[in-house]
Amino acid sequence: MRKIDEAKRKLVIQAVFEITYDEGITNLSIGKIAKRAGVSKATIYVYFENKTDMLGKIYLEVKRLTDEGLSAKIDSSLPYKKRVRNGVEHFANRFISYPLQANFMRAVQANPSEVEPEILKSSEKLAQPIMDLFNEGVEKGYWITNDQRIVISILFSPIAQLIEYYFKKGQSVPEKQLTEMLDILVNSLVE
Amino acid sequence: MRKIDEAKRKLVIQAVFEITYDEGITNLSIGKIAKRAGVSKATIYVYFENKTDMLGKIYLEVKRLTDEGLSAKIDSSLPYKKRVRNGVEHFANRFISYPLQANFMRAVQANPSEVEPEILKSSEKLAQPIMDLFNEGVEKGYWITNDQRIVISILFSPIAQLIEYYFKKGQSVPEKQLTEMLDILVNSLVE
Amino acid sequence: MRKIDEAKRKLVIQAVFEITYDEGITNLSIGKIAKRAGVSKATIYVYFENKTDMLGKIYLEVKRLTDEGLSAKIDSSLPYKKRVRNGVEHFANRFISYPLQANFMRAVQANPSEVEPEILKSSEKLAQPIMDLFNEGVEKGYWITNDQRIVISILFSPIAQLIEYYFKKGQSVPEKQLTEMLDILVNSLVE
Amino acid sequence: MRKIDEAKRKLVIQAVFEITYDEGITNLSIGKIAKRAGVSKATIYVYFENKTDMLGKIYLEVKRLTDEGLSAKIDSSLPYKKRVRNGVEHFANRFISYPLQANFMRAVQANPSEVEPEILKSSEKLAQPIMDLFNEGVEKGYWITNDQRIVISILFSPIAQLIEYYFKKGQSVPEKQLTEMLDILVNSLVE
DNA sequence: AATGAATGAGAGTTCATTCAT
DNA sequence: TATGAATGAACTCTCATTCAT
Repeated sequence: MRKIDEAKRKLVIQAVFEITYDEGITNLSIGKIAKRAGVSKATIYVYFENKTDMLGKIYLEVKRLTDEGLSAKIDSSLPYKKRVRNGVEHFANRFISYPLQANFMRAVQANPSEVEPEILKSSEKLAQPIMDLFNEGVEKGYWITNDQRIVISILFSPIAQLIEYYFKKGQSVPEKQLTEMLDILVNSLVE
Repeated sequence: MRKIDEAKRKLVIQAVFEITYDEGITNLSIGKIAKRAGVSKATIYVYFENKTDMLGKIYLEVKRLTDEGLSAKIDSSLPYKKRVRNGVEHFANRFISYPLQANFMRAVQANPSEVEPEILKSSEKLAQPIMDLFNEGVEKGYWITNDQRIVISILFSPIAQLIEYYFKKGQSVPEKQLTEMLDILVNSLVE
Repeated sequence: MRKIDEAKRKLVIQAVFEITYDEGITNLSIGKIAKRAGVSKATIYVYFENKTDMLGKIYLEVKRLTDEGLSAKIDSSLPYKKRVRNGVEHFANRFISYPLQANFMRAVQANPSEVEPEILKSSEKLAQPIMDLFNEGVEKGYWITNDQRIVISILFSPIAQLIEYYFKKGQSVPEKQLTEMLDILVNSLVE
Repeated sequence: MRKIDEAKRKLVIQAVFEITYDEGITNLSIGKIAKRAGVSKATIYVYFENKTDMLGKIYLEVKRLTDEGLSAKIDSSLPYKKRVRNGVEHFANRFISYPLQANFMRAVQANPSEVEPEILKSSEKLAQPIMDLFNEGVEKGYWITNDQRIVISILFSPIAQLIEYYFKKGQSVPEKQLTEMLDILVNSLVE
């Protein structure tokens, strides 16, 4: 009775990231993953129940990775505006640091039928610290609007879009451009 | 000789929109399209060369539909800020008016491997009026930044995201919320 | 009420010859024939009942073409050996003069399932003059063997094979080589 | 892990032979093969990359089968004429012993577009011993002609044609007839 | 645990043929 | 007569998954 080979599992996950980047999640098949990871197709079923389960589990791992360390960044000892800025910046930096993972995350979000609905739901909970931060600001009247959807959409979508744009070109976002956008976004929403 | 049954062709395209919405572009197959449209699989190949060609052609039709009438809306006789606001509003209204089409457009953009690269390229040209409007503002110093990518990302991504959010829930964006967001976005960028 | 367009029919038949040569009878489809002939697929069904009927009719036409003039060549006023030699030479020359047609003929003979069995049967009758010539020689004791199958196989197969060999290389049989082979064959069988 | 079921692979190959005989190589489809062999269509793709690869591999196996043992038959200790006769007889006997395989071989040769060109090329090398035998005879002045193509065509085509003729009628070549033809052919070419 | 073999279901596509004009 | 539209059947091939070792 052997233990699960963790290294092999990681090869599989890496293969998923790479194929999703190279060919799109549409062309992501078990056969291709196995070949790229250098394992047998059947081996993948040792680690995951099925394809949907696999994508869901990987998605959650990525989500955890991108959220990790967020709380520290929005530490309440800082001025409110700074905390918001730090929160957004955290995700920007994470996406830039883990481009393949971020790309996979976007692909799943754009094709939610690939994973179980509950996976997406549970993943939303990971953003709870950001929600708390928002609510705190609402109570204190820091926001230009009290509509959470508006704030979230404005704070994150443009950043994500910008990072994706450069990533697809095989480049990284210029530091200056990212800073400029962050400033504009935060200033437009927080007093 | 028989004339092309335009109604039948439209049924096919409608089926593409519906399946993409219901099951995702990942699960969009010729077989499903034919079944939903009530035609033979082979008939689809009368209208389109192959699946890639089909998605590309439909994508361009949708693009044309959403861009249609844009120029009139950003008529140069209006104040600059109003023109920008009208331009963004145009797309927002179009996406809301044609939710299935907008959803399909997003799906293709998120899975570009589904269509020929040149299709995406040629579709970008349709947005030229918006680019011209931006450049005009740059010359006249109306923008808070001269970085086109920043402006485009901020103006369109949050709107698109908001509309998609409600659409996925089977709802339409509340008028008030949309107006509020438009105001915030335009105000944050244009003097 | 128009008459059948004989020119169009010939274009179809020519297309059949060309495709059979370029891609093999295996890849001969109604669609390709129509495209190459510059007519509609449906038009082919004006001239022929179906694909099998078409191949059969064309086959018979080719057969007639290759046999045409045979009788004159084996005219009974000549010495017997000369008559045999002329008969074989006739086919050799015909195959060389009509290479595409000969190639089509071989293709059908090698794939008899493509035509109705009766077509093949009726086509055999066209070779009657040769049979008569053989039988005449049997009676007079001119042949080294009285086995008809042996004679026919030896007289025609090597010639056909040689011509095909050069044809496939895009060349014509060297005159001298053909003459040499004819001499050997006829000498080996006729006193 | 499971071992390849060699019996199953043989069933597939046998099905190919049978269908090619019953319906012609034109009507040989993966679906029919699978059904006749009693395996799944997908299983065939475990053994072969694709249809072309399959036909090519089977063709080479057959070629090897028919050539096997040739060298021993044309052993140099025998008189030259006997060696030639043995060589031709070898193929005749092989074709008679393996009629379905021989039929498949002919079908592929008549429809070379069904396999990769290199397959045909590499298969020609198997006939090298015969070429060597011919060349030896040329040097020693044993042949009536020094033209290789003529010799090969005369020695093999009539035999092949005769065997095919009887095979198509579901019969075997009468021993006496075959012997008679062999004698005529060899005598006509070798001193 | 790991994997090559095996497969039913379904993918996209082409086929010969008929329909409607 | 002539033909573009339309289609059911069949095509080759790939899929995610399970089997057997």
